[in-house]
Amino acid sequence: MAKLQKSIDKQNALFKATLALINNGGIQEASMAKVAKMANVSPATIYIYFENKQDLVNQLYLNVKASFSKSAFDAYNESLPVKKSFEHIWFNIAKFKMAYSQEAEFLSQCDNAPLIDLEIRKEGLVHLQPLLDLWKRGQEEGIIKEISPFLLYAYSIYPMAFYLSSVVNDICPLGDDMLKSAFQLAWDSIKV
Amino acid sequence: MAKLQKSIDKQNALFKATLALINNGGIQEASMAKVAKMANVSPATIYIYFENKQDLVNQLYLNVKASFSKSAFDAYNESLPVKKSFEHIWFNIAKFKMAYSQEAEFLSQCDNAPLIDLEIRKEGLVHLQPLLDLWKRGQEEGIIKEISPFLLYAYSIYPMAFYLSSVVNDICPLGDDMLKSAFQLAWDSIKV
DNA sequence: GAGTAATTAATAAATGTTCATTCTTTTTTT
DNA sequence: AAAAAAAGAATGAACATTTATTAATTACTC
Repeated sequence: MAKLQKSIDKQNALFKATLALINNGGIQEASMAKVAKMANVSPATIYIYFENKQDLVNQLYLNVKASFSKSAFDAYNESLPVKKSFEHIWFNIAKFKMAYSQEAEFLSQCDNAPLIDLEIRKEGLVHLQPLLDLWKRGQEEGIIKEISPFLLYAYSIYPMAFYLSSVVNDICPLGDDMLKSAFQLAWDSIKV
Repeated sequence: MAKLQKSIDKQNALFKATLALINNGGIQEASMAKVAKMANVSPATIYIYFENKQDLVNQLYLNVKASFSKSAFDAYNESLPVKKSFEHIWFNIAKFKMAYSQEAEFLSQCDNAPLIDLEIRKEGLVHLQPLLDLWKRGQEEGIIKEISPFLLYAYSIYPMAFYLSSVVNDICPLGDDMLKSAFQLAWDSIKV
């Protein structure tokens, strides 16, 4: 067992514990002591891997965001037509949110509460470029409405957070047809 | 000056301080000591008006949610056609979020972070009924898609939170046309 | 046995909450 | 209408815990 691997494992254990605690009771319930206990580690050990608590949370955010972005553009092929491309990315994101609902919940908490330093949050947005490019292409082809990417995101991607959190909390049912409906809404809103 | 009025004033000062602090740095920055100082009150005084910190935050949530709902259905007339009705409510909400951006920001923080007790959160949803009724009418008339109200909300109302927070943070410009575009997206997504 | 990883134990500061007490207002008695 | 009594509102200081963070010490690996 390589030393490096062990380090990574311990980091991941800390990430996992922090994520679970923050998801359950917010940042106020995620004390360093609890994180340490949940990761089977002494509190002092955390400071070997992270500068301080804020750094721990920031790094967790970047970590989760990276895995989100990776999923979003998994097997993405720019050569497909605009709608097909968008559909591909959209369902990738939906799949991520279903499969990693804890991570998804954490991300939307970060996007709406002042948990993460602003610079770090900006850093996490970088990976979205392919989607912005796609929208631009769609607009040039006259397929997608000529409006700010903020609006496009707000109406075609952002709603998934709400809908899928309802699903996860068992307030709202889920079926394959349900997901298709959701995509239809997303596409109807941004298509020209 | 009636005693009752003075009580209400003090409660409102506490609400205002709590809101500001939570908005700025999350619940962890809103200590009872800071809330008290900001409201020009002794920490012990808070416990005359509220059971404990959680109760303070819960009551604040209900208070803000009530004023939100009131705005949403301001001058709302059920006798108008479905689209006109929806437009009315939609712009009411938009106006609220612009005029009371602090309150709006707080609400979306509450909806995505475990700040508020679940029962209290449910209590805050009650006032949305007229909108649900409207959607039902629209569906009966074949104007609005036959899908779960969760999806309808996720795509026609929820996006405003994202878009208008971008506006407030000066990341995204705002114009009257911009708002009209946003409404167009909302309507396009749910209309049949 | 050198060097790093991890722990225990300790730090000061901050946390939510309560206490005994004072100040202010209202009610009762004269 | 004035004085006395009761009640209520507000306070600052103190409470025991908990907080994030470090210093000193031990365990482990190469």
